[in-house]
Amino acid sequence: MTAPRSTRSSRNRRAEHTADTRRALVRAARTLFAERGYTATGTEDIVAAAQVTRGALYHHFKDKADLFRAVMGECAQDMAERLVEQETARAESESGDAWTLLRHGFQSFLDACNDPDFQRIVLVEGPAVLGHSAWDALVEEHGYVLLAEELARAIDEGSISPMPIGPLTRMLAALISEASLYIARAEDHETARKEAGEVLERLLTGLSRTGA
Amino acid sequence: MTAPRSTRSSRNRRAEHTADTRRALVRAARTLFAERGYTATGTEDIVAAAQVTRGALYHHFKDKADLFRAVMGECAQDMAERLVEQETARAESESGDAWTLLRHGFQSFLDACNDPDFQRIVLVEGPAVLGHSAWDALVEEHGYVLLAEELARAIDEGSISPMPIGPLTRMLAALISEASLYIARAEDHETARKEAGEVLERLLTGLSRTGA
DNA sequence: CCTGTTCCATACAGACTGTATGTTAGAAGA
DNA sequence: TCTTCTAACATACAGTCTGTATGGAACAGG
Repeated sequence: MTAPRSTRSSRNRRAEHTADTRRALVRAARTLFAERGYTATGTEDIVAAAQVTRGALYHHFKDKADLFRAVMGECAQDMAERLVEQETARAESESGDAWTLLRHGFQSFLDACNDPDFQRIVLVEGPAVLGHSAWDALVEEHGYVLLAEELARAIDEGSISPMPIGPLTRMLAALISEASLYIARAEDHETARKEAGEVLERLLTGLSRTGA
Repeated sequence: MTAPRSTRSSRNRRAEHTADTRRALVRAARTLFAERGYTATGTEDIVAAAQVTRGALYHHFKDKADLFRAVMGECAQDMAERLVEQETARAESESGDAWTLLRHGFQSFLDACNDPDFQRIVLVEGPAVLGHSAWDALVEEHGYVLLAEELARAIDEGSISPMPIGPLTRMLAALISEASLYIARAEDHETARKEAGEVLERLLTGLSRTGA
């Protein structure tokens, strides 16, 4: 079951090394894709930043789009983790009713989306680079599940009226995404954040069962 | 003031011919961009479909992205015209209150967005190809104005509560865009249309001043 | 010690974009 | 009418980028 110490250590070192180069590639690609976009970033730029050669890139990834998929997956993963973290923290501290909890959740979701990497890579480049089916699969895997189950719970608890979860999830995510992009590109982020939050609040009241 | 007949006719023929080649390029590019996307479509493919050479393309347009801008402008223009048409028709036939008129307007907006060219070129490829500022300028010019002034009117008339127009317009447009994409990619378009419409209705009720 | 595999570097071929140059048809003036 | 000039293309070329094929070095296993 256990290999000799030296062998295992060596194995680990080797495996760790290859994992390192892979991480370096993803990290470099993430920075460059977020800065200049997908097509404006050459594979040569990426491997230069990662301090490897193109051979390493095409050893670890099928092609450039495959590398992008890994990068976008990482972005989505980071976002999902951040959201879970925030949500648990909120669930502990606040103890309002389910409805206000949900509303506050959306507001902090909006704040979390205010991240340049996420916006550029996941929201802007993603759909065009991967095509809608692959993009959707990635988002389904990482991001939507959270939102969807939270909405399902809200419906079960009766805080919002029964509605088809699928389109509701997609449309709310798009709503918040667009709001975050609006805030990011506004000259005055402060007021933009306030206004977008207000509009979001108003729209969400339409979902409430009580109507308030 | 008026040039000689022969000269003018000749001029017109010539001008018309050059306009023809330009239109042919835009038309061919529009079809191919909508089918295969921007990067997957080579300039050679475009000029072959338009039955000209690459020289003509680079005579009329600065580069490939410039051609795309023209294509997307045409798509947005078509959409805007369709919306105006529908709206005037609805204003004549129906004569409900401003609130129901607005709601119906959004539903038909949703139906109008169900167009493959529009979805792929304007909603998916546009932001990635042109970058967000140029994309926003185009949409601002063609599409948002309509929606924005209709919303402003609704606020003036008191059918929806006062709200910042800027983010409201963007977010509602994004909402409808996402809904149209959701419908387009669903297996069962019928039920998807119904469900998305229902969610849209619920969200819109949040805007209503009366809350109904 | 020998062999096979993993991991990566280098070299190469194909495609694509943009530009520079050539060419033709029509407009304009004398 | 003749010349000239310019718009509207066509063609040829150069640079860049992606993906692949080849080669080698390190390491694990027998």
